[in-house]
Amino acid sequence: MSDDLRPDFYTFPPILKACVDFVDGKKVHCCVFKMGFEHDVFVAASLINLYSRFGVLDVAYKVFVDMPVRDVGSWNAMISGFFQNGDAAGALGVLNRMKGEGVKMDTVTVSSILPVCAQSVDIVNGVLIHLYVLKHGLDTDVFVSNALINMYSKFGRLWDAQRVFDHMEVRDLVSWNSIIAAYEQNNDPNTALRFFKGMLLVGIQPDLLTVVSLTSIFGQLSDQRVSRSIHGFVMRRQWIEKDVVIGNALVNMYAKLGDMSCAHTVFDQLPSKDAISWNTLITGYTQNGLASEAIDAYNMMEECINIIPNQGTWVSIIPAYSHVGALQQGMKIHGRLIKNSLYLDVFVATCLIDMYGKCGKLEDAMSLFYEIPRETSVPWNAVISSLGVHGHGEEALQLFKDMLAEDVEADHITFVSLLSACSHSGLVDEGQKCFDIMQKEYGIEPSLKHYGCMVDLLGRAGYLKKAYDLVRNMPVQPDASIWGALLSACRIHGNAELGTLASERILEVDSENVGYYVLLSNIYANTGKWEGVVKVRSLARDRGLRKTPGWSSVVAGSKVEVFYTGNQTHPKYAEIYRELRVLSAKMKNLGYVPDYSFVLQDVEEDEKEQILNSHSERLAIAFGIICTPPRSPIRIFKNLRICGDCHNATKYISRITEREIIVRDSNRFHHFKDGICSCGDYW
DNA sequence: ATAGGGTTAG
Repeated sequence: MSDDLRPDFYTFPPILKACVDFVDGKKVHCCVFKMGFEHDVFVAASLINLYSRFGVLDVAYKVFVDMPVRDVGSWNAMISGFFQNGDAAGALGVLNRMKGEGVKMDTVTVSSILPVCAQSVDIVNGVLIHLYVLKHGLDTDVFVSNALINMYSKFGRLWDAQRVFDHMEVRDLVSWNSIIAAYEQNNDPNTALRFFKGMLLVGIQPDLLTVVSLTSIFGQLSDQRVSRSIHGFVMRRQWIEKDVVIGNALVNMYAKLGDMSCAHTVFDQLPSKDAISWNTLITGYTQNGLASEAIDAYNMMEECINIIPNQGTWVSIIPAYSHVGALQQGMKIHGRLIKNSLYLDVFVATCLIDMYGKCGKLEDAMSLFYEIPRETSVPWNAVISSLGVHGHGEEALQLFKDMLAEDVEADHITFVSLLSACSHSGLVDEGQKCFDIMQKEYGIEPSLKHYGCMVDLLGRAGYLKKAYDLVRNMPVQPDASIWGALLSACRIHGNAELGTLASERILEVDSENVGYYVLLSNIYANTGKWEGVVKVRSLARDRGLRKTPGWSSVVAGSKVEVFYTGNQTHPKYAEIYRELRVLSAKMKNLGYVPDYSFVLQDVEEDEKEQILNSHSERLAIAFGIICTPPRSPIRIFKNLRICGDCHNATKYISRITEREIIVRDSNRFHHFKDGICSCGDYW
């Protein structure tokens, strides 16, 4: 090799930058070392970057500390090295030492450190850096402005993000992607869409990341047609092969649209799946109410040895376990997480609190709550809601006070938890006060959920007129669940006139949901208007709707047994009915009188008693009595609300059998013990 | 004269 072709200082940085293979990179490093170029600031920065990219941060750091002279580029390389390897604190530490040595930040420093501030939610530092940028005139740099937009977006400060965007003289693809993602991620899909159109208008072509935002935008807008065309666009460009991110975004989009069959198809066709692909699928199933599919998917994920479950996996699978009451499996996850301390993660812990609450283990929910950090509303909301479904309204209110005393800011979800807790305990005045505080002191506009809780609260307590007025004066259009709450209150209080009136509206809003036809026919049946029952039933039949079958499950040993109403095919069928007959006689001796108003069929009295005796919750309780040791507690799950007569009967059964009977229905918990229920017969 | 360190994601 002749002298003028020998590599020099300028040769190595581009080569190191181009290394996609770590082994090659190390060979180049050897070469650099032999030629004595290691301490050149350009070469060293490239080496730091190389080792950081391959996750070998200790070697990167060694190159850095061994440098006899460092310029701002050396510091920048080290800062981004720490951040690329997930060490935000390390990155900030390097920045502080750099400041200590009197080195001034440049545009590269700023654009490396702003994502660090965003990730560690360090708003103060972020704003200080923005001021520094303005003072030193760094705001003309596109990278800096883009990083500012992203940071403000992560803090939810859209107005600041928008202002940075507006002041930019030159905008590139990343600027547009950032402002689109800002609005998309802060739940404003319409504004995000306007920016997307603006981007096309100035002639910038969307890239893969633009389309990732688009999938989320149209998922949020539940626009089936455009969503499917985005899928087509991605397929035509073969972007699924290019990056797993876009495939995961499509799975998520279909899940948001409620189309889990398409979501699964896209998932199956992904050329490579990462943990996030699995998490997205599991979350989709859970959020669409398909808990057992979610559990199946999770079990399949566990079979893949190259996929390691992470925080996202836990927050997707634990709610599925809560939904079906799979306490054992949930506890198994908890045990596994104690080993790596991930149970202290606020989001994972909140799922566990919710799981314990929903599975009847209120004490475990409470003790976990006091173990974890609680500076944000997230775990508070879960524990308040747990107290609520267990009927401890007063304690829920106390926890809200504690929360304020600890300076934790309440949000709209806190008030959903509080209002529903009040409604489960019949705390009408307290509930109304919370509803007031929410609007006046917190400036939170009540959502449909808040109105639903209030209607439930007022209606169940018997203030039907008040509830009806609230619905009529709502500034937003009431949905089917609001009308449903009103209808259900009418049923409890036997108000057929109002019931048939809050019913026409409900069938307008949601004529597909059978539950409302059932409620309406209950109202007619309870007031003896059999012609009304016939009318509603034929209407439901004409529209091809079938009643959701009522089922209850009970744990016996390690097995979960499920009973449907009127089930006569169970192997222990004869024993169960014999047990129920024996119980019935004992109950009547103690003063139990069957309440036939819960029987919807127009039949003779002895047949009505038979119908009450075949309700799924009774079958499950009888099975529990037969198959578990005497005096051990029985835990029941019911998909619908417990029937009033069964509620009364269970009180007697708990006394006769000297057992604690815990029933979780679709609404809340009932603890039966010594002939009384924790709900005080209010639910 | 030629080189390095930077911003967006499900």
